[in-house]
Amino acid sequence: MVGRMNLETIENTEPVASHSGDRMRTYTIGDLAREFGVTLRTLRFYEDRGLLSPRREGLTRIYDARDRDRLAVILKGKQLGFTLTEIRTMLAEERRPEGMMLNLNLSLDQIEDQIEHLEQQKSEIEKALTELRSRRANITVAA
Amino acid sequence: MVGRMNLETIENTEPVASHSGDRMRTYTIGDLAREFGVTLRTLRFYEDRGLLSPRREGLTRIYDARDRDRLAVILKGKQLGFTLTEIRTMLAEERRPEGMMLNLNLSLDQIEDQIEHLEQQKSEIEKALTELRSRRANITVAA
DNA sequence: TTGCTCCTCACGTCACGTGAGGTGGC
DNA sequence: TTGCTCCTCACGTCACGTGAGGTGGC
Repeated sequence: MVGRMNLETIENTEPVASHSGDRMRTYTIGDLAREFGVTLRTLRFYEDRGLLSPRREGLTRIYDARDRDRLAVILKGKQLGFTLTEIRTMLAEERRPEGMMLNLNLSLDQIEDQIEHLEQQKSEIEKALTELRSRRANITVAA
Repeated sequence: MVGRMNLETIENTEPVASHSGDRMRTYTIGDLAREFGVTLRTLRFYEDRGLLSPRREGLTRIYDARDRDRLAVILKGKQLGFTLTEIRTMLAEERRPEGMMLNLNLSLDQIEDQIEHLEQQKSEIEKALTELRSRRANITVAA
């Protein structure tokens, strides 16, 4: 109605990446976005925050297998509820002994703090759910 | 080290408010902040977003019983996971029939959407907790 | 004078979303 | 020419946090 939009959308097509470990493969930003279900903006943002640093061909970003591994780890860190700053530190502290799988270097303390944190959140959500269900019951009865 | 700080902190003293319903009582911003465990900034912010509108004495905010009721409802809305914009709408739609307790006007749809939303979040947190506990177990064993 | 409580800007934070305006190769 | 994918700013969003600088009354 107001003219064209300029959204850099990612269509939900099938992942293209060959998981059959050819470690020579490279990826465009669109490839990784599709594969991991994030936006282009997200990948550029992670680069800006120092979490990724793909090589460039001109202005265009070219990601390799190592970048892709890092992205997987970053998203795993997010899923566990860590901030990007924390994740960056964990990735930096990572001593990778020769071909070992990249992973988050979580200390026992970090793990336990995070468990406590998430349990807290979970209990708040449960309280809210209890109240909402009770309100729903009231409405349903009244109707 | 770098000089004084200018933090508007609220000491954690006992609530002062007399819950013994004298509806004539007024409150300073500090009174309400202490009673509800929020910062002054939060109360000013809610005002800026149109959720509260205390009267003024000069520049100083004076809250009455009605403001205090609204604040309680706002915080309840937050606890249920609604945004300030949503809460403002619910408060606005509120038809208050003569001395009825102020509350959030939640439609069945809103309640069910929110329940679904929170269940989603809860399940993500549970996934994260499962993984964190598993990592903790590995560390504990290795140590 | 010190201390307390109140005030108004206004920039910062977190993790991006959104849009404008432009490029390059099929 | 159209369509697609890529790019760089740069402002917007959410709910405040944080700090500077100042006021008024005990």
